[in-house]
Amino acid sequence: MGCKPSDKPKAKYRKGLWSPEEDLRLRNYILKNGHGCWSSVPINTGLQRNGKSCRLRWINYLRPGLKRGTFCKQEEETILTLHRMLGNKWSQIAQHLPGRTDNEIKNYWHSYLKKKVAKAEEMEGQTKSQYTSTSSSEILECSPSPQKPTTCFNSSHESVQKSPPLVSQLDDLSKDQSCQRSPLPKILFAEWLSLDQVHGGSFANNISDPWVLKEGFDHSTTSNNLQADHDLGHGFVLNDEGIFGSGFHHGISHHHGLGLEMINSQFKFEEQISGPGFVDFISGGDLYNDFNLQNDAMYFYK
DNA sequence: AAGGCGCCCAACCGCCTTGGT
DNA sequence: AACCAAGGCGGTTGGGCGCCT
Repeated sequence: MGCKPSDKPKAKYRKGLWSPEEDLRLRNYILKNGHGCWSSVPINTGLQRNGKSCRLRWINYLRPGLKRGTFCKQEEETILTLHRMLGNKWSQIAQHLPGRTDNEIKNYWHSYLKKKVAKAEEMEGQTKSQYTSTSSSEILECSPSPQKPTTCFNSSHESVQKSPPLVSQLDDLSKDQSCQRSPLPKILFAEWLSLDQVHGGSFANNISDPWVLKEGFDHSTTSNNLQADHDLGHGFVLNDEGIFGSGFHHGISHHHGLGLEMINSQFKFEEQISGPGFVDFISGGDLYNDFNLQNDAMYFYK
């Protein structure tokens, strides 16, 4: 938006699937220069695509840190819980599933979860008709439609009881074996590891564990850890568009009752990746070689 | 083997918001 | 205040693929 309106004539844009060559061009360009203004990306890369298409391709496919493949059980439950709270706010839901894109979640919902929920509700409806003693207020309180989280988590409605509260679910996410192996790709910038925030050894010692930031958080001593959470938690997980999702940790540390601000709180990585600073991390050449993927972690070496 | 069918998912479309002029 | 361009987001589409008959 801070871009100058372009004065060039409308180009004929290519549509459809991206070729590997296009991917390579786009990826190399953004890693070197940052996307800056998306509308200028096709011009600078020589791609016959519009800026929007480039942006989408980057966000949904090329962006480092994307986790691909099937959703694990805990991710699924997180989606269900958040969807119950937020409705079709895919981008907000995606903020709480690092490495997943809103598009991916949306697709998963439409292809699988929606049916699953419908089935569950159908069965629930049958159960309810058998047990008519359930109070009407309870039913209203936790209808399947989007709702306020406080209502949902305090509710005793059976559909809520079936799935644990979000906080514990997110906590479970760290414990679940299938997820633990790759709960989120770790994006680590070697240079950042020397930051003052990280010193004191604790981070360095724990860096192999993607969940250490959360697990290190002591819910009983909020204020100190809240600060630590802020200092550490922001920096190391990429979510949508290379944004560092702070909402996840931030939200947990702020709310046991969970407010919606947790969903909106985030620290944008965008500045690093779209600004000149990012260039320092990546030297030219074959940029693929600058990634070192190990155990689902992605390290950037200077 | 081949045609039909359904599912998955990448990508497009259109609307809304934001920010600059 | 109005206009315009860009970004962001949710809904939708359609191509590709696998399964079934």
